[in-house]
Amino acid sequence: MNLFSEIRALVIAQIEAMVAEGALPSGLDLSNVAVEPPRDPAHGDMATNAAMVLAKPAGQQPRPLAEALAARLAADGRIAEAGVAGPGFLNLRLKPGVWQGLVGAVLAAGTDYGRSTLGAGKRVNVEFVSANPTGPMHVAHARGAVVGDALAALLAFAGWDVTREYYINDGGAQVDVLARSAYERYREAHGLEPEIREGLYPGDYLIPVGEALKAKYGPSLLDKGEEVWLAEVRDFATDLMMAVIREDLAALGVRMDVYSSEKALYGTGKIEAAINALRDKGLIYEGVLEPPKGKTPDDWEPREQTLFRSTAFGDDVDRPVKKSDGSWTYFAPDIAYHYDKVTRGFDELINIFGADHSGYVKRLKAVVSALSENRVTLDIKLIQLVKLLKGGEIVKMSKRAGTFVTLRDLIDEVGADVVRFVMLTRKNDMALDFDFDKVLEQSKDNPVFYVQYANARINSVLRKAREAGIAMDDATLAAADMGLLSHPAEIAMIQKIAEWPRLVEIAAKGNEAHRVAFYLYELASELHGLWNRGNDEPSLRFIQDEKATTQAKIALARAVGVVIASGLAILGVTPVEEMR
RNA sequence: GGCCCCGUAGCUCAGGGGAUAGAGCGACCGCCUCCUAAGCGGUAGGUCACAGGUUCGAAUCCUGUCGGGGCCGCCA
Repeated sequence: MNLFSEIRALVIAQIEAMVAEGALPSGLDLSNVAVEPPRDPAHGDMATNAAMVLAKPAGQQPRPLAEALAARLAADGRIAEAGVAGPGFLNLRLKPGVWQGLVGAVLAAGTDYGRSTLGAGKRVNVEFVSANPTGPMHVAHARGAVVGDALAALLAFAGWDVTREYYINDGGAQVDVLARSAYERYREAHGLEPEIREGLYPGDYLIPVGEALKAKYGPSLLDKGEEVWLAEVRDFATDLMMAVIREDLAALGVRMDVYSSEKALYGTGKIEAAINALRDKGLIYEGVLEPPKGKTPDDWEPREQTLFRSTAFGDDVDRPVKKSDGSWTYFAPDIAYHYDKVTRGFDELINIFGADHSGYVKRLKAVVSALSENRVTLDIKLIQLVKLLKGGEIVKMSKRAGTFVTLRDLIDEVGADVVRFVMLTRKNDMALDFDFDKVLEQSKDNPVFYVQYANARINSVLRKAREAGIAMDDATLAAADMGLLSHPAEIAMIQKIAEWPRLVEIAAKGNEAHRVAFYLYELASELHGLWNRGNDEPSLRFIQDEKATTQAKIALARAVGVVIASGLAILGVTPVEEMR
């Protein structure tokens, strides 16, 4: 049902036939042969670069080659016209029936239309959010959460076997800070004055944690040294924080398949096993690193550490896995965690990180390459920061001052659907302005509204037709006489629908969910355009006097609605039936 | 100093080997007795930061330069 891949298959088949006949040499690489929508519709419905790509390896001129291929393609029942243009482009025009036939096929497939087998069932792990369990999620996490969740949905739609995973950083010093902060709130719960010292987490969200500690332990931890309570309070507090984070994720419509714990890696030999796996490959050694060039820390002194030879896999310097005192660095459990992912049998790993982690990309890729012997790929998507705007002013946020805007605040103010869509209106590596005023605006300037409005219009016209007593179920619509959709504007609408499976594959190949959002905007734009042409040309209105014509036209509208629903499902956004 | 990301219309951004580079906003001109005008059509606006290179073909790939941001020993 992907018309572009169907026509590409036709082109490939004809090339192979030419090879069989000796018109082309054998052994040609056909992977670069593409069938695409042309930039200018005047060039036709589809264009292929086949002749230009093959001319040189075949030792032929592109234009004659294109002519020969065109003659063969023109014989196919789906092709109305095949012409050669420019340096050797092969422009194809499809018979209207091919386009018209798509409408019924979309309605028959429903939201499975566009589903792809591109992923071929390969197992992919998408690790995202992975916020420290030290507090509720805030806006910076929200973008990563949405991007990861939408990407996971996209890959599943495109044929991958997807696991969504959250890595809980519960093993480092920051959870000790959490414990100390919570302990002060515990003292506060007992009527004592909390001492929120510099470096502790000042947020109010720890007050209930203090109350809960009091409820569990009573006064038994008061006036005791840290060695008595730290471990217990830490576990207690991180569990509560993870519960908060899970609720935040649920409110955003994000579900995880697996929560992995950093702490669980310690004391189980998993870190040692991962390091040993590297050691067996000769990639671990004792050595001294050069100071970083141009910026030598004041207290820098050369010390011998246990190092991972990540430079063998494209990193800039080798990375310490053990500190000079013999304890693990933060990197060590990361190695173990990625070793774990590799041994769990994933074919591909994707990590969604904040852009401030860009320095870790190379070393993690090195780890995965080394531990999987290049079997497993790791793609790391860096999420640029989100700037919040309100009334034209930048909302200042400071973690230290406890003035950050939480994800919950965002959702309460604009709703999860808006948060999700807006977070996908930029490429992941571009900074994003989240303008509170704009995202709620009901205008075409607001893509969320614009797409939802298109869907509402489609539903409106369905409702109207139904009220007029015309059968509007998908099965009836799918059987409508699509030959009645002959106007160029209608064909153009169908052609936009035809791009959906192709868009899914392009987006999945690049791990770029934002493309879905942009596509939906274009699709909505096409629909609004068609709708308004009904003002000047009544024959283009969806509801006509004649029942068969009405059913065909509404079948087209409904097909657009199906694709909108499908795309919004990937983004995790609920389609609205009616604007209010 | 090194590494990563970014530089495309006045503004915000898509496009990331293919033909005459797109969209929204802003500006200007039009379109509601008719399914939601919360919308649509049109006009104006570009040395795709710059310079080399690869290629039949470069905004796209490579190298370098300039500008903006981020990261940079044992912290997480």
